[in-house]
Amino acid sequence: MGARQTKSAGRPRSAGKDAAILRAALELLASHGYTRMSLAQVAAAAGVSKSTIHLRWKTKADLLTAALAAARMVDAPPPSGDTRADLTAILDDFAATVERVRGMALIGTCLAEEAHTPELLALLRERTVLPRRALLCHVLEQARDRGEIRPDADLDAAVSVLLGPFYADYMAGRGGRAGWAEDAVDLVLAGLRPTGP
Amino acid sequence: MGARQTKSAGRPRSAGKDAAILRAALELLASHGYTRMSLAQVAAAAGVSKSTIHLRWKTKADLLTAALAAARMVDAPPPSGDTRADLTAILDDFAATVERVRGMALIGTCLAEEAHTPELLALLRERTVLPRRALLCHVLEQARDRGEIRPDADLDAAVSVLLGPFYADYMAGRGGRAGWAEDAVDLVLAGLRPTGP
Amino acid sequence: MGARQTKSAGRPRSAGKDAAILRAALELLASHGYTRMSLAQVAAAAGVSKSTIHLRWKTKADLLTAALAAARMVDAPPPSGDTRADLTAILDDFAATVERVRGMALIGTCLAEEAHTPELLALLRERTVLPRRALLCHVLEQARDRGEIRPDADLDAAVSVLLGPFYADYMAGRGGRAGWAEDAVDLVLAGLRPTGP
Amino acid sequence: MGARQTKSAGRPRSAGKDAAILRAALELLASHGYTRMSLAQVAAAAGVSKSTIHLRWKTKADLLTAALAAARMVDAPPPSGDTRADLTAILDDFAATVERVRGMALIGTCLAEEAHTPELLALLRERTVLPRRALLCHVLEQARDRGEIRPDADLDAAVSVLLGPFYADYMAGRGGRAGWAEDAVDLVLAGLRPTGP
DNA sequence: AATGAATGAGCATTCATTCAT
DNA sequence: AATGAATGAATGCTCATTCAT
Repeated sequence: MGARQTKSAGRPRSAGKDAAILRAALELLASHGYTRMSLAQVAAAAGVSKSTIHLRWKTKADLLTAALAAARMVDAPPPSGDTRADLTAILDDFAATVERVRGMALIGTCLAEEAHTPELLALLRERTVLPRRALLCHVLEQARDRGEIRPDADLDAAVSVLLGPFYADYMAGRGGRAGWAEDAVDLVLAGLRPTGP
Repeated sequence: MGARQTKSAGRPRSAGKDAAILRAALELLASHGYTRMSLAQVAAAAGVSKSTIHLRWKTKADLLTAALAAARMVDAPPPSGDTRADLTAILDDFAATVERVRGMALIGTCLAEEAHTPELLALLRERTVLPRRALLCHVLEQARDRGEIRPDADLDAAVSVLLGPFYADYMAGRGGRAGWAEDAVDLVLAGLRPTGP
Repeated sequence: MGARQTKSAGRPRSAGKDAAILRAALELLASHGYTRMSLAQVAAAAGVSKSTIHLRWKTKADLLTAALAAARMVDAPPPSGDTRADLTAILDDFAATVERVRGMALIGTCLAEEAHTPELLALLRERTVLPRRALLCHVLEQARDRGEIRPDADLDAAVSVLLGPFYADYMAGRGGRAGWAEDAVDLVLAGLRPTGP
Repeated sequence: MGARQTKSAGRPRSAGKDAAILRAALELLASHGYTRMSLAQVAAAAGVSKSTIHLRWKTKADLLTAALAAARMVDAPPPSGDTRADLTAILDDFAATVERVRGMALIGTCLAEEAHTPELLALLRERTVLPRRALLCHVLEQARDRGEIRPDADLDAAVSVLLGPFYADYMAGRGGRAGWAEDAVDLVLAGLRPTGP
C-alpha cells in the first residue's frame, strides 16, 4: 500500500504539478476565501492551465478539500516533562502557525462555508484541530498521572480552556497578546490543582 | 415634544422595507456568506426590487455592514449578585444567541472577509463581541470587589478564558456541549481564588 | 404670440428652473455625450429632482433637443465691408465658439445619435450651422455684387470650402491651427477671382 | 520561409470568429454608437458567446479600438499623373467609403467619446484620416514639382481645404452633393496656381 | 408644482466547467 | 497528459421612467 497504481497507460501525470497546485490553492484559500478565489488564479500561481486542475480534481470544492487535506500544520514540539513548559510550547506553536498561514482567515472560510461545503471544516478539524488537541491532552494526562491535576478532571474541557483564549482574543481584537499562553496554562493548572490533603 | 420633523417632501419611504431588507440580508449573510449571497437573493427574500436596495445602500458592503450594525445580538440577563450564576447566564445566553442567528457562520464570514471587507469584523466586534465582554468583565469586577477573586487578576484575560471554550469546542466539533459554561466559570473562579492565609 | 398660455390653474412652474435644467443638460451633453450623461446628473447640476425634469420634458431625448434648441451659439460680428476681414471674423468667431462650448464633442454626439435621435442633428443644423453659413453667404454675395468674385460662382459651395478646413483640421489632429481662417479665405477669394479681360 | 509557428498547444482559435466579432463590433459602433451598443449585441451578431469576446479582448474599449484598428478604410486609387483626376478620385473614394461604413456616425462616436475614450479618435486618425491625407499630399507634391502649384504653397492646409467641404456639407445637410470633389479640387488648384511672369 | 420612492430592463464583467486539439 | 477555446449562468450596479405623497 502507498504504492503507485500499477503503471497506467499514456503519459504519466507531472509529479510536481500536483504539489504546486495544492500549495497555490491553499495559499489563495487563506488569502481570498473560498468564493472570492478563482481557479484561474490558482492556475496562474501554479503555472498550469485551468484544465490541468480540472483533470485532477473534478470541482473547486474537490480541489480545496484536497489542498486542506494535504496541509501539514501541526508540528509537535518535543515534550520535556515539565507540564507548564510543554503546554505553553504547544500553544505558542499553535499561535505561530495560525499567524504564518493566515489561519484565522482560513478558519473563517471553513466556518463560513460549513453549510455549503462541510468537508472543509471537517478536514480542518481532522488535520489540524484534533491533532493539536491530542498533543495537549497527552501532556495533561501525564500531569494527571503525576498527580499535578485532579484525577477526575475533564481533560477535553481543559484543552478547550487552554486553546479558547486564542480565539476569544482574536475576536475581541486582542489577537497576538503576549503571554496569553502562560496565562491560560497557569489558570488551568491552578483551577485543576488537586484539593488539599 | 417629540420634535416631529416637518414632513419631508416626496413619497415617504415604505416603513417595513428597510427592516425586511436588513433582516433578509443578515439571514443570507449567515447562511451563504458574503460572497456567495447576492443582492438579488436579498431583494427576493425581502420582497423588493434590487434597485430599492441600492437606493438605500450604495454597495453590497454598505448593506451588509448596516445589517450587521442593526442586529441586536446581546441581551443582558439581569444580574443577581451571584457571581457564578451571573457569569453562567451570560455565557449561556451567548451560546443561545450564536445558535439562533447561525452565529458561527456569520463569524466565519467576517473572519474570511477580514482582508477584503474589514468593516464586517470590526462591526461584529463593536456590536456583539465587546458588549458581551463588558458584561462579563463587570460581573468579575464586582466579584473582585467582594473578595471572591484575587485583586491583581487580569480580568480581560479571564473574560477570554470564559468565552474561549465556546469557540474551541466548536472548532473541535464539540459545539453545544452541555455544561461548558459552568465548567469554564468554575475553572476560572477556582484559578483566580484569592490565596489563603 | 410668444405670450404665456392664459394663466393655468395651480402653482406656476418655477421660471428659473427651466433655464437651469437646460443649461445643465447642454453642458453635460457636450462633456459626456448623449448616452453617457444621466438625468440624475442633470438634476444634481441644476439643483432639482429628477421628477421635476420629467414633469417638463417627457423623455431624455425631449430634454436634450430642448436644450439644444435653447442654445444660442451664433453671434454675428458686425460687417465692415471688407470681404476678407468679414469672412475671417466670422470664421474666427466660429472656431472660438466651438472651443468655448466643447463644440466638437457636441457635434460628435449629434452625429453619433443621428440614426437614433435625428432631431439632435437637425436642431444643431438649424440653430447653429445654417445661421453661420447664412452670414458667410451674405458677405460673399456682397463681394460678388462688388465684382470681387466671379458672378457664376457657387456661393454655397464656397461657404463649405471656407468652413471645411476647420473640421478637416480637427479630424487630422491639427485643430486650433493659427491662421487657418485667413488661409481659407485667401484661397477661396483667389480661386473665385473674376477672370481677367 | 513563412517561419510557421510550431503548432501551439490546445484547441486552436476558431478561424472566422475574430473577424466576425470585429465586423459586428464595427457595424454596431457605427449604427448605435459606443455607449448604446452592447457586447451582447456584438455577440449575437457574430454568433458567439459574450465570454468568447472577453476571452479575446479584455474590455469593451479594447474590442472597439481593435475593431477600428482592423478596419481597412483607405484604398488608394492608382495615380494617373493627372493632378485634377487623381485628387478627385481620392476624394470620391473617401466619400464612398464614408457612406459605405456609415462613416459619419462612426466619426461622431469617436468625437463624442474623445473625452472618455480618446483611443477611438486617435485610432481613427491614424488608420483612416492621416493615410488619406498622405495620399492627397503626395499628389499635390508632384503637382508642385511639375509647376502646377506655387512652390511656397502650404500643402497640408491645401489638403484640409480639399477634404473640408465634405464635412461642412454634411453638417449643413448637404451631404452627398454631386460634384463637391471637382469643385473643391478646381478651387484649390485655381487658388494655388503659380502667379504669372 | 415638486419631490423622493420604487422599479424593470440592461450592462460589462467574472467564473467554473466542458470541448476540441 | 496538457492546453487553450468556448460557454451559460451569475453578479453588482446604473438608468430612464413611473408612483405616491
